[in-house]
Amino acid sequence: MSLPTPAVDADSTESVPRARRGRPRGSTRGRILDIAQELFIEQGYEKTSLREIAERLGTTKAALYHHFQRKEDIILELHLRLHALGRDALDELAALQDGQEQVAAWPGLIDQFIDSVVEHQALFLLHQRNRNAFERILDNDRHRAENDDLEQRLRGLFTNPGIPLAQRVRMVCSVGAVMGPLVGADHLFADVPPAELAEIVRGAAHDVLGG
Amino acid sequence: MSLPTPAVDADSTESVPRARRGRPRGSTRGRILDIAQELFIEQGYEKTSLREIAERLGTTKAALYHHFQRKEDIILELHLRLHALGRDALDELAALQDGQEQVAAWPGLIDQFIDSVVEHQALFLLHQRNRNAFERILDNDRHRAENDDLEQRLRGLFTNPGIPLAQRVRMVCSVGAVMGPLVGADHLFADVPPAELAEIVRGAAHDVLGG
DNA sequence: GTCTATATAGGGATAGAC
DNA sequence: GTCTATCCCTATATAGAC
Repeated sequence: MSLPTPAVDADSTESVPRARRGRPRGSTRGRILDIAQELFIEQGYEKTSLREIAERLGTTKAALYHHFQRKEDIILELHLRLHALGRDALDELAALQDGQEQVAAWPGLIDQFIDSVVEHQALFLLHQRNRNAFERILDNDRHRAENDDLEQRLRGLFTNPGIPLAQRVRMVCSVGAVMGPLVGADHLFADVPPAELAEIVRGAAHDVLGG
Repeated sequence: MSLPTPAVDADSTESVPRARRGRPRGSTRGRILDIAQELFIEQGYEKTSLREIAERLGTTKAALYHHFQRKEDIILELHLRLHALGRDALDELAALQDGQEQVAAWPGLIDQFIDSVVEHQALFLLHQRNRNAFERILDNDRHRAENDDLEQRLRGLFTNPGIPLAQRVRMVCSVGAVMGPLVGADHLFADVPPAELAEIVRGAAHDVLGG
């Protein structure tokens, strides 16, 4: 039931005592990423200037360029964090042969997905609110090959003729049903214990699939 | 079962023969809005320059300023189109007294909502992909009072203690379940007849509510 | 690793002729 | 209603000292 906890921290220099804010990141590079994530969620990627990021970090624009060559590279790294979350689940799914088995595995994957969304809510929110920016780096960057086939695999699943259309649509519905309360709704259920909220969402998602 | 078809066309000069592209808009102002909507969906509001809009329209930047005082006013008008879609449904909901009745009315509203999303898919997509920009004009603009209480009413419904939490969460889930296949998924089910797709989604949304 | 200073480009917006 | 020309500002990004 527990998530694989992928190698999200591969970037930061891990020789630093880990006691900063929410996430364990002491390195300047990690703090830049955290601040950027916040601002990109609040204002959007395009509307957030490097000056703002630097200001909140207590430094200057030029200093940022020592850690990231281009502004794009910041959101790219955030993108990789998100993809790391989905990789294991998708690998698991790809191991199954035909559509029938994949459909059978879906409810279990949704459970994992819910846990993942609860744990890394901000990352999913970032993606949802900056979808255009995320898509733009797909064209530009060399990391394309190793990454976007992930989305290809998902597309392949949802368009697989071996699975009845109604079943495929409901699979997408289940994802939407999860994202709605956990990501989309601003802080509508902020006062509800995450575990309780997750349990309700779990039930709803399963009802979508079982109908 | 049919939607109210709100006064979305209130802006355009309707003395012009209506035979342009998808939507019936001959006026320059209307065409600007259509082009802007496309580009804002493809690239995002911030990343789309007035020069691009003018180019695609076959004119110049300055000409746009004859129709809209500021760039912001373009997305504001698009915003109003969207709000017009939700107003009648929300009014209907507000007429009901207690939570029990509102919960009972929800499945019917979801049906209306699905029809609305199918018919005005682009408008919902625009909103989903430019949420930050839409939120920004709420602060800036004088149209605040008459508009954003709509969202307040929705918030009020979803946080109403008179309705059990599980029921409220599932209501939000149902919205997500609808948005998932109809708006979020890029063109995953583009080859499926809209009516057939809507029917499947309808079933899924009701299963979320009835569980 | 961080600073000041600067290059360069493109954005929104306005003036005023036609 | 549309054009050309221009103003002003802010953005990304770079150079080079410390």
